[in-house]
Amino acid sequence: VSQERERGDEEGQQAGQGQTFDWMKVKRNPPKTVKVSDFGLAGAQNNAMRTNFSTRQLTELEKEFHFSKYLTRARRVEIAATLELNETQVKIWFQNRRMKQKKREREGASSTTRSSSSS
Amino acid sequence: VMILRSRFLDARRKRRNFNKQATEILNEYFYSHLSNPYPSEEAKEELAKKCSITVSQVSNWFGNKRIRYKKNIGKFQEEANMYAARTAVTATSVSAHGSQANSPSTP
DNA sequence: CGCCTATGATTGATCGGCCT
DNA sequence: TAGGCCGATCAATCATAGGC
Repeated sequence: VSQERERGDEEGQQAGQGQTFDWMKVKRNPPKTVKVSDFGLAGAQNNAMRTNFSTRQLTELEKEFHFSKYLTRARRVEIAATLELNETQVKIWFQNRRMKQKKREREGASSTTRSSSSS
Repeated sequence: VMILRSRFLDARRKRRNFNKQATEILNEYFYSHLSNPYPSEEAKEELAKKCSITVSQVSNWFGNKRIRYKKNIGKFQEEANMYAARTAVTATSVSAHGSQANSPSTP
């Protein structure tokens, strides 16, 4: 199941040996963390880099997550306001957190299957 | 930022490099599928088993490999040629259109 | 021993697909 | 049509391992 579609244009280029395949050309759009610029305004959504959550924010988010794995609109707004984050960031954090937990469960669960040591 | 990287939590990052043989297997798969180095879940499980590592580690390895490879293709050219020679399995899973003209790459 | 590069893991955020 | 979630991936960074 392959994904990654190249919206690009260009045609395929074959540089002899080190061929350049589509996956090598994939570029992600820069984050949009709506960072209200200092000035105000005007549609200046600048860039946005990977936000680094503070320990306080992470602690709160973890607490909320423990309370409920899913957010309601109301709670999302509330948390975003309290932690000074965008609703989107809170939403994404929960999403990633759920995936993280799932991953952890998947790895720690089958620990019973030790079994056979083939050595 | 002092960055309270009190990430003591990161103690888990006591990583350990993989065996040479595991790396060998991963690289072999990577370069033999250079046109689309995205192993399926099943393939990841198989690789994980062969390498004696977890599926997540296989995913991490491919993720890092892909990013680092495209970041500096030249740096891997040598390695690429080496593995390309060992395995010439042009695995093309999803090829709808034709145009898969392989280049001899053997001047 | 310090310095620098290679490498495994983490994570905020994106992409495409699916669902409601 | 718009918004949320999932699963996979990206991309930047962290922290350590390894070579000199």
